[in-house]
Amino acid sequence: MISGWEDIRAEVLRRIRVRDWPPGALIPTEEDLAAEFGVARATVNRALRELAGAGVLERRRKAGTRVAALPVRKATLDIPVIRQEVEARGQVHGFRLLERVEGVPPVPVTSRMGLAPGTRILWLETLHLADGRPFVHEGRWLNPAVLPVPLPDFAAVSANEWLVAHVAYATGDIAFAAEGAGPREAAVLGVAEGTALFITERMTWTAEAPITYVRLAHAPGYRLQTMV
Amino acid sequence: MISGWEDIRAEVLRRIRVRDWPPGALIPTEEDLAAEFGVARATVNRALRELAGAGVLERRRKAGTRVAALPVRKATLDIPVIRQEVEARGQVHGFRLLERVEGVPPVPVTSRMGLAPGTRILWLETLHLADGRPFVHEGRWLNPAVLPVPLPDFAAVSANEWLVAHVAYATGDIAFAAEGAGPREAAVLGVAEGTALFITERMTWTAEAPITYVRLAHAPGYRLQTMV
DNA sequence: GAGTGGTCTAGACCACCTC
DNA sequence: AGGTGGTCTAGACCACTCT
Repeated sequence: MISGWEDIRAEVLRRIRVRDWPPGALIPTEEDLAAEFGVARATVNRALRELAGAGVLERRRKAGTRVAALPVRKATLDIPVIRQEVEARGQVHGFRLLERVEGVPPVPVTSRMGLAPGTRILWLETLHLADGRPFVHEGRWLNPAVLPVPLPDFAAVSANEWLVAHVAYATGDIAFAAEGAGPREAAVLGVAEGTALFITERMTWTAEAPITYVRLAHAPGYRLQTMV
Repeated sequence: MISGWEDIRAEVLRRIRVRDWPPGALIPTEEDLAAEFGVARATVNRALRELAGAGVLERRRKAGTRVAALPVRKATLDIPVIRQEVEARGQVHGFRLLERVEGVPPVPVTSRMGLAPGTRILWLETLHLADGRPFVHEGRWLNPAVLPVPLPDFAAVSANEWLVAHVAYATGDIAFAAEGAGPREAAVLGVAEGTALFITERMTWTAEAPITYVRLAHAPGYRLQTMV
């Protein structure tokens, strides 16, 4: 018996999978489906909206709803705070603040953060540990102009967690890449120079000003996993 | 004037950002908010549901709705077909089938695909090109038992696109990692052995049986980007 | 112009969970 | 046990866009 919107989503997916509704095909209107399943149109709408959000369907007013021909698989990643990530593995998280200075970031960073050249901001270098072993090397530029004062002792509080709790976050973007370990990363993570490292870069903004730019270099073996 | 669910979502976000509702705080019930904004409860529900899906709010029946204390940033990645990815950069996509044989995959692959040891399946090795230059090295194990016959000439049709069009896709998972280039990848991509490569691994299933396992080794410089 | 999806309403019942 | 979110309904109007 088909009743809830999840049932309807499942049934629509089934028909797509058995090629009842092949890729590119137009499927019945919400009204027709509502009549067929004996539910309200809003219920069908909810189911179809979810599938469209997942990239399985493409919907346009008047044009109707089609099965996506080349479905863009949308993968959802959870980007947790590092401490949670370590603890989720059943390991103990720790970190050491390696450096804290004020200075002018290199040009690529100033331009990506949209800062005037020569602006002095805060640099934090941190090594995160899992069960005492190097897990992630974190390099972070922080824009003190948008931070509440007084700043904490970042040797005691992880910058990430302090920011989450004290700064009104707005938007940002994340990028992933692979790079060979530089001399500094190699030394801190205890690997050979040039070792392939998984890199995460994050940029965070308030409505107007940049808050922080972070580069994480993960120890070898790190995998970012997702379910589709 | 606040009316639609997007307005309500924006207003709730604003109150969170200005710390009207700080992290961890309980916010008013749907009913209260509906009364305040002068809309139906379903409209408030829609707005709050979206925010909960984005990881900004945490909702539990009876317990109410809280501002997430450590917001798990949910990043959504679009995983397009390689051809679309190349064309989106304004480059011309091409590919060369390097090898097509039947054989027994190595143990890690059989176990991850859940195949009986010794099962012979299809192996395809493909090099994808962007403007004629190496873009991605693709190694793919295909389970012919679940594929429609006849199989196409994979030298003419990209395996990925043929699968999308002809096989009822079901579920799968994706993983990302960084690895040093092996001898084969180095030769095919034209880089030195050990060069850091961005690796994508995908496993796809029907309801019961494994369809395909793919390992993509991206040429240096590849970045996976997302907006939060 | 007209058909389709997008959204909203007012009310209702239910499932779940904390108290 | 009662409050809260989760969902459904029947109807309505609107926005978009294809023809």
